Amino acid sequence: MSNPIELSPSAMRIADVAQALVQNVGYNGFSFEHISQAVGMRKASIHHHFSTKVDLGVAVVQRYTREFEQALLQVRNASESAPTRLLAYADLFETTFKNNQHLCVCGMLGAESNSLDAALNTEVKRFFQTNLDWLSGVIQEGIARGSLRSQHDANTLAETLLSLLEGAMLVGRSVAAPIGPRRASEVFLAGIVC
Amino acid sequence: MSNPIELSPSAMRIADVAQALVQNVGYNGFSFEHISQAVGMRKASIHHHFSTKVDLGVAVVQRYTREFEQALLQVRNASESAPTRLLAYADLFETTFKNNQHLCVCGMLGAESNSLDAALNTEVKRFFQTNLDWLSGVIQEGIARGSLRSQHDANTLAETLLSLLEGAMLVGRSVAAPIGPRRASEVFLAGIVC
DNA sequence: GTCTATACTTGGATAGAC
DNA sequence: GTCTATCCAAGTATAGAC
Repeated sequence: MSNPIELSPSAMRIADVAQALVQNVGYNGFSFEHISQAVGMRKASIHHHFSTKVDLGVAVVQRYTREFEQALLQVRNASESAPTRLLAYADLFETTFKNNQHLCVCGMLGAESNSLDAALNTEVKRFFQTNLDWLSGVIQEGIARGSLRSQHDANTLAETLLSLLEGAMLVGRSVAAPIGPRRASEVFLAGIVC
Repeated sequence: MSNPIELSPSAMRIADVAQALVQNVGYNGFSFEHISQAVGMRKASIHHHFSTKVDLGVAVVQRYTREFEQALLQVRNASESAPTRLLAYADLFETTFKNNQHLCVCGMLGAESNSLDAALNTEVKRFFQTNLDWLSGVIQEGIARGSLRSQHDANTLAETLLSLLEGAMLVGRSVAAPIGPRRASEVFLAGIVC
């Protein structure tokens, strides 16, 4: 279920709108009525494609994670050194945030996690673990090759960077001229690049 | 309005429960009914103390910000150097997070900000600005005294650290053994302490 | 696949007795 | 200050026609 190929055009439009709503107002901040209006369909029609709100949320996160995984592969291929890769990674978040100050889907759901269905939290954890694993790998390689240096291990640095990216988007929503996730990453990386 | 001295004992209990709910499930994740059950009072009685949910939310944030300001004064007085002060500051968030993985009140509300009443967002922005101003001052002083060093200015470093702290709590909710805001700060500060 | 209609529940808020 | 009772709107979900 929720294989991207299996999503009909209507289901895709619904998922698009639902994702934007999650990134904008959060899972608890939107209803089927909001989707209905944005997509030009009645509430009952939404239920035809996603029987429950949880189903819709799970589909959105799974698709989001899949697309993120594709981006991770591209970042690895397009750049050589660890610092360059990490900045390209930060730009994924920068692009998201520049789009109407959207938060990361899983950043938003992570904040709301204590009020979400277990099925949703499972997907959110998977997203974060995937990102932490990828970051740890890139950082570990950077340390081994001498482009990065720190007294802390790769896993710790990975979680620190991911936390910084998510937090920069969150805080950025409430300050007048936010530095944004890209620049925040530059500040952090300045302390560990060689 | 919302002066702490003016809060009756019942209003205090309601505000306590409301704050914990915000930090746990978010503003959009709780209702007057939840408060009613936790505090052992009927919904109508809650409305007697806070006429609307927005009023209650504003009172919670204002009180939270005031208490945070007190803590900032104490941190300044209790520690000398900028690095020590910043770690003591990080411990404010560490303590919050260790309490049942509670998020910062304004971290949560910041995530939800696009669905909140303007009166609430005003208070959230004030909280962040207060923290950024305090951090910038401490960092600026640290740079001037030679205990901190960076190619970035104090304001940028302040927003980076605050973002990291908020993000560490958010991400920490979705990982098995989170490093937490305190340790995340240590990782970042390692790159700018002399 | 989409619609109308509707059932059922919850949420925010008010009136008025005690 | 707290209660019961109630209103109205919104939210999730289903039934059944087209």
